[in-house]
Amino acid sequence: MSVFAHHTHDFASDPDTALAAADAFFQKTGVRFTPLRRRVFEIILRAGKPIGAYDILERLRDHGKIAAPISVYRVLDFLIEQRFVHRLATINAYMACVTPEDPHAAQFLICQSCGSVTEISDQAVDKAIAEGARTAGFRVSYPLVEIMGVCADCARDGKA
Amino acid sequence: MSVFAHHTHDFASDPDTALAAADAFFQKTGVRFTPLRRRVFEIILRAGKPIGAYDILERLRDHGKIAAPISVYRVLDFLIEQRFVHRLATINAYMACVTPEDPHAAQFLICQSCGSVTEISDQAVDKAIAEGARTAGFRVSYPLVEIMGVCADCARDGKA
DNA sequence: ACGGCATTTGTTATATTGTATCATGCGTGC
DNA sequence: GCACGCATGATACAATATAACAAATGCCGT
Repeated sequence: MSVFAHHTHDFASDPDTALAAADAFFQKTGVRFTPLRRRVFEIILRAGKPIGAYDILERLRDHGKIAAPISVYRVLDFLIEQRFVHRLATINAYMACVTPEDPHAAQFLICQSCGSVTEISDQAVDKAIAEGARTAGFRVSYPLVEIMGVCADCARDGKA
Repeated sequence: MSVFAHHTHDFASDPDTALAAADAFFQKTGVRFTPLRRRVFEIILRAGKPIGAYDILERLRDHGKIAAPISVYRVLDFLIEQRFVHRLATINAYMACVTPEDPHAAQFLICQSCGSVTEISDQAVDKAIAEGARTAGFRVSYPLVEIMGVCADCARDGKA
């Protein structure tokens, strides 16, 4: 059995707390958490699930902000760099990191039926990947694990 | 240490053998391996590294074939379905599977310096993922593992 | 406060990747 | 041969992401 931490995205379910934590973090590090960056992060948090770049753009505009795609992508790059946001390559979407201040390798369980995504942090997976890469002489910068399948809820309801 | 199989893409390095094997496989299964499908697979094999859909399209046209993007994507879907080709979501590229007839979970080591991709098949990673997903009640259909980093060659040459 | 510098954002245009839709071809089996 | 199903063609378009340069904004030393 694996050393296994299972987050059901409690962090993201309370955007205000997450935002306050981000404010504190950036205050501490001195990195600039500009209004635009903060708003984009808030949009991602409030989405509560993975959201596309153009959806973010649309919501920015709803708030009276005129913005171009590039603005969103720049902010996304920043937030990913700062480890507050993950990019899900398989579905071209972005979601808030569950535990941004605790550096960790994350794995994502993506439900093909309902579209929900659960972030897990399984150290066994992490370790196995590190070991496998090391054997190949490969220096890992970012291990991406996106597991497509059917979540427990959908499996139970027979949706897939 | 992990149970570790390391393929340096020997399969793809001999396109003719791979094509012959594919011919035999489809002959056996009765699934239609049409000229278009065969040609696309050959293009991917001869590329020897991940190749984009539009690059495939271009090479089809080089061979006097007039084709639209959709044709390429349809064939790619087919080849992926048949497990002869992998899609690399992080870099939007496609590559020939090392051992198509042996169902396996694959992991990819993607070098950010030279762009090379090595397919490995580490059972420890595979097992850890299966176990982690099971704990979450998640039924896996396709586990995607794409590890970004720097390959041994580039690390040695100090390219990154 | 001011000027110079770096970082961030705006603006415009474009590149890249992937699909929808309907028509046509083409082989297989009756 | 012809009806059916699958594969491909043709046309148009959607979705995702980046390039290049200009303007603004904050930071820091003086």
